[in-house]
Amino acid sequence: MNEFTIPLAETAGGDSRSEPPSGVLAVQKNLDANLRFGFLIHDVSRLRRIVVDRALKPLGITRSQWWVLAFLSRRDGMTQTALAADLDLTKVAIGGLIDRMETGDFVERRADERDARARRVFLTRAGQKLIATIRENVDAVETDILTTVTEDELDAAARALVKIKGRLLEIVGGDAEGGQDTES
Amino acid sequence: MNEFTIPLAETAGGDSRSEPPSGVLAVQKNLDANLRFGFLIHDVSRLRRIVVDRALKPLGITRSQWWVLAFLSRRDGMTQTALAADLDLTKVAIGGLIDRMETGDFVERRADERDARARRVFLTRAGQKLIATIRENVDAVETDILTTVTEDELDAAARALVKIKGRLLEIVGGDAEGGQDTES
DNA sequence: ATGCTTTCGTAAACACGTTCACTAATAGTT
DNA sequence: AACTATTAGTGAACGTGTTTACGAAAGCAT
Repeated sequence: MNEFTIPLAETAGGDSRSEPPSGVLAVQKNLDANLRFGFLIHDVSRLRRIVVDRALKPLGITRSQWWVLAFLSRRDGMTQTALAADLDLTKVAIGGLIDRMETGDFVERRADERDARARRVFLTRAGQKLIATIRENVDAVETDILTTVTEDELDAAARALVKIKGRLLEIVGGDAEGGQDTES
Repeated sequence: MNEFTIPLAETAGGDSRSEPPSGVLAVQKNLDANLRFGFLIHDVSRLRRIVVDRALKPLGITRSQWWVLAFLSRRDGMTQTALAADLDLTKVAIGGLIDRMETGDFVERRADERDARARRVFLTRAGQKLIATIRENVDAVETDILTTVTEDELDAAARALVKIKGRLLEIVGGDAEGGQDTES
């Protein structure tokens, strides 16, 4: 779990002799800070994944599958396409996920009454039972992770992250559609 | 790109009638905030991945492969095991990655002189050339992503994230070894 | 020198995600 | 009604990661 994961080779031919041309140094410093921040986000996210995975593993389910259960717990019987939109996955990815979850008997597919193309996904009894258990474990982990920061620190970080996320959404740009509900 | 990805079904039977028992509410509120923060990190990291991937794609290389190039640019001729340690991947994962990168002619394997088991990974000319180009693109993207936050906001967020990362490393715990160098 | 153990890399089987191409059914247009 | 376009889901091929199991080479005993 390498804590210094920053592969910064010299960014070009920076021989540091001769006078530094105007504002280049400041820009360079900023860039390094930006890169470091990128690595930080990446690391935190990765470590969070590892920790949550570890908590989930003894329960016989994966993080992706748990995610599906969480959404179904809110709205049982979603179509695969709706699930894909909400989870930001492709329909193909959802298909395989549901395949495996069906094999594991957490979930079952039933044909839609009105639309012969659609297949709705429902929690099985086993799936429903799992949810409560998993939720407890995951909640405990989520809370534990943040024990070392105060509420103010968390707020500040969240504010910055929300701004960054906003910018990211801008960059990712106009190809984003909100997931439409298929029912009612 | 769903901006409200939070699948919070009722956490249990929370019917909100009857007097709230002592401090449970505060705890609940905290938990929600924690979960939200988890989602935020997750989202930001995922969006960053998407944006970087998009920048890399026209250059004919993937993020994972770029990561390997970045480490090799700092220290050419690493063994696969060293690479695995630095990148926090399994040796198997590195093996496959190097396979594909060798096919793409970014990199080549050469036998170690002293240790017949080890295979060292070297950048090809093509690989070396790619690095400068990619670095420019990635740097530009990294910088762009953070345009909307001030330096102070960034600092505050980084401080909190460092604390969180520290806690995560504690949780991940005693099984972490620092990557040892194989050479000299 | 002869073994026991560790280390380096690979192979197989799997989970998870992507893109591209496809079928089947619904919806919309003329 | 018939033609076209859109939508739901799958299949194939691939990239990326994991765990488990293994062979070959070092390393370290005694």
